[in-house]
Amino acid sequence: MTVHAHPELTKNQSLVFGSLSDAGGPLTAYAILDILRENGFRAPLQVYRALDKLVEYGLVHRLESLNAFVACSHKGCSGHGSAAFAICEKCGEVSEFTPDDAIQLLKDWTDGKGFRLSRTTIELRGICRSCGAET
Amino acid sequence: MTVHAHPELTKNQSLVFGSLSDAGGPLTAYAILDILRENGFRAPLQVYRALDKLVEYGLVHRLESLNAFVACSHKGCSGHGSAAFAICEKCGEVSEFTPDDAIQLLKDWTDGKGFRLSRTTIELRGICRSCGAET
DNA sequence: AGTCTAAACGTAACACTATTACGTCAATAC
DNA sequence: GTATTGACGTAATAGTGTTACGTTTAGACT
Ligand SMILES: [Zn+2]
Ligand SMILES: [Zn+2]
Ligand SMILES: [Zn+2]
Ligand SMILES: [Zn+2]
Repeated sequence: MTVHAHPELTKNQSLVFGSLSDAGGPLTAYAILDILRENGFRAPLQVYRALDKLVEYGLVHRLESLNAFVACSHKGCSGHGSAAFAICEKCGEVSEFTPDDAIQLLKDWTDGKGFRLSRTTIELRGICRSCGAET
Repeated sequence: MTVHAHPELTKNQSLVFGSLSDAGGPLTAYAILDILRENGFRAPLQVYRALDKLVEYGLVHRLESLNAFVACSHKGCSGHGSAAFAICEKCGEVSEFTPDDAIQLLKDWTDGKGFRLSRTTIELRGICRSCGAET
């Protein structure tokens, strides 16, 4: 597996990426803004601009169904096929994985339709093992 | 294929479903509201409440990556596995399909993790055949 | 050095998406 | 009749994301 190179992060990008890494789970842009106010952040655009770059570099993923962002679990996803996410609706835990076989089947479908695939969003909702074991 | 039963639609639900069917593509909740103002709609909640039910009945799908809603292409998706969507980023066309094989592979992964899957979101972004053929 | 350019940044204002809160109404159940 | 339920109407508010505009920073080139 090759990890694609990306430019050094700017100060704002590092702060945003750091907040996501520390969180160990998804954060909304406004939650990141609140965390980084003590570092001088004042406006949402500072967060969104950093997130745009981090997503572009493959260091962060956007979770569409949560309107939130999460640090990549693989030190950058650029090197392999797209990622998928299992999201526990009880505790909020997010597990990232890379279902290359399933994505290939989806790609077979798009290829058959002449659809040029550029990005996949796969988000699974449910109850994780530890939450399902309770009571 | 069996189509699951659902209650008769209320007036508001029928209006919202009708606007989505007529559109032949995705609409945001506020776009629906604007369309239905001439039918007496005044507030977003009237749209959101109807959409909640229509989604529950499987007549309408929510496209997470567009914050929009689209009428189901299969007269109700309750009868089969979850749906997937190919969304053209140029013309906005949305194609619904049901990749049962890919979803089964995803389910295999969640089963292995003890994750109880309740809902899948699969949205593919790219360029459709007719848009890709241009120039 | 001086100039040019591109990328990142700061700030304010705004637009879009979704929910909470509270009251009303109609249909059904007891 | 009264209680329960579900749908509805309206206003206010909360949450998410973008546009607009000007400034700063870091390199590239004379
Ligand atoms: Zn990743
Ligand atoms: Zn959980
Ligand atoms: Zn469907
Ligand atoms: Zn197209």
